[in-house]
Amino acid sequence: MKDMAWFAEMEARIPQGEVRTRFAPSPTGYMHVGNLRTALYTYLIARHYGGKFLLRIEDTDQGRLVEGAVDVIYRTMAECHLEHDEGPDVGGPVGPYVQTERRPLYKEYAELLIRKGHAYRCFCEKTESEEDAGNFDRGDDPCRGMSAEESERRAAAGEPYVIRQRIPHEGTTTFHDESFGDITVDNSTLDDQVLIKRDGLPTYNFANVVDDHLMGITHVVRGSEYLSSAPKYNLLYEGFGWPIPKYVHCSPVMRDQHNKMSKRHGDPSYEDLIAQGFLTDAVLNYVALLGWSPRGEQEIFSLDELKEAFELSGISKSPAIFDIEKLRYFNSAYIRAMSPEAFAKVAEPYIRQAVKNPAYDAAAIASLLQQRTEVLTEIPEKLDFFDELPAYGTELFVHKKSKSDEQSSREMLEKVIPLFEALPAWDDESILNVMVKLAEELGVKNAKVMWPVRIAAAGKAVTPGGAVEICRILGREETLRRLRIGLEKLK
RNA sequence: GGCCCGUUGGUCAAGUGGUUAAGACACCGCCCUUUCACGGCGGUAACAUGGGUUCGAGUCCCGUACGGGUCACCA
Repeated sequence: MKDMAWFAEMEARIPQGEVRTRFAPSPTGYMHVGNLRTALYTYLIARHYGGKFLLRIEDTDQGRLVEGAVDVIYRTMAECHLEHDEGPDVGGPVGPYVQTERRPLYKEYAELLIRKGHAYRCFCEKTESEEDAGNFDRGDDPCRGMSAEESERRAAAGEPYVIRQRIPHEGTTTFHDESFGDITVDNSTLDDQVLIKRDGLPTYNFANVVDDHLMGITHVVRGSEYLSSAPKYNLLYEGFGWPIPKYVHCSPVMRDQHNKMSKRHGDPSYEDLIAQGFLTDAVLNYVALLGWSPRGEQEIFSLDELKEAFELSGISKSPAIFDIEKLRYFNSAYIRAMSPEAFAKVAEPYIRQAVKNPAYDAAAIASLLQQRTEVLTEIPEKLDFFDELPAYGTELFVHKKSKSDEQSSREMLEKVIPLFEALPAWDDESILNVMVKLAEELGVKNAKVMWPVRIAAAGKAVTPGGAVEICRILGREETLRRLRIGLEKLK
């Protein structure tokens, strides 16, 4: 048992006078969307108020440990630019930041709480029946009324025990949540929860309170599933005589009306979304708006803008259903807003999946794609006509709006081919002009000339870019080859 | 079952006693247009329900329904 000087020393380490938040994931090897959102909100609160953001790894559940899981956390946080000021990797004044390394602390604090009268040792045998019965009244626990002497004696004798929180039988407890407001419950509905397990390790709830206090956390951000244990947290803080942090409970991100997003249901994690062709910034932006709304009508926010705009009052209480359609919209908006160079860079690998021929310029293709791409993974299927002219039927030449049919298409191709052959330069302007001029001479819509050219060049009805761009990228030789093939089909 | 929380269009949501109940996605229509997109314009569509309080209620109170959470020596 540590003396009061030790506890005082621990207190002295706690930074004062700044907002401090923490993201405290369990390393499960999987960053699901709800988690990411919690991390983001936690980060934004710290940044908005000019405070510190810490990362704490809650790895007490050794049974659930997954190899490499901690790396997933670091990688995701870094990719999302949610930089932490303190954590296992960067250190800080209130370490260690990994819960398993903090193990010795919890017992000391539990003992302290016993001395303060807000906890007691329970020597009862653990029985299964009382768990499923659900009506076991903890208030009746015989150990609750045990004298301090007997408790000490039996503990010293090596009898196994757990340490339970002593919750008053009477009265009510009120706590305040930043988004839910004041919530009051009868203490009689609270049970004397276990703080330290028989194996000497803390329960999650107890470790959290101790860690959050010792790390100087001012805003406790977490899922709303902890709302009903908040009164017990309050009682713990009060029992210790510690200041009560602000609570920010976030409602879950749902997959549908009834179920949370979950790996079990096959819902995408952050990494899955990236693999599906979504951009980190778009995911972050969308997720920020799932359960939080800004004051104005702006929807597109950079991370810096979010730091500025994020206010606790905008957090909503009800669960939000994850809508991949809207995420797609955000993604396309982000893609469109990129510089052509930046887009070409992220698009290139996807372009090269479909277009192996190095003669076709990836950046040029990217420029066709930028306004027409929602998710990166849909890029290859749009480009399947470059390397190889697809097999197609002459019905593609029929198009009402451009007044094209097989006969007119044949005529146009016959006229265009020699003009293309004679073109002094092979660039957008030249290609366009020659077709426009032809249409003019013939007294027909531009489309009547261009439709068959594009169909013959691409061999498919829908393409990114029009006749001009496609011909230019294909190059004169390949374009002419394809137009001749088209013409043959029409003969 | 007890306790706690929630409920505005299909979805995200604004709204803090007086509004024609915003906006966005999706959907539909029109325009632009060398396909498809982009863009522009317009449209369909909502306060779970019943009682109160009030001159007046999406906004306040109570009940009901529905949904969620929680009641572990899991986190």
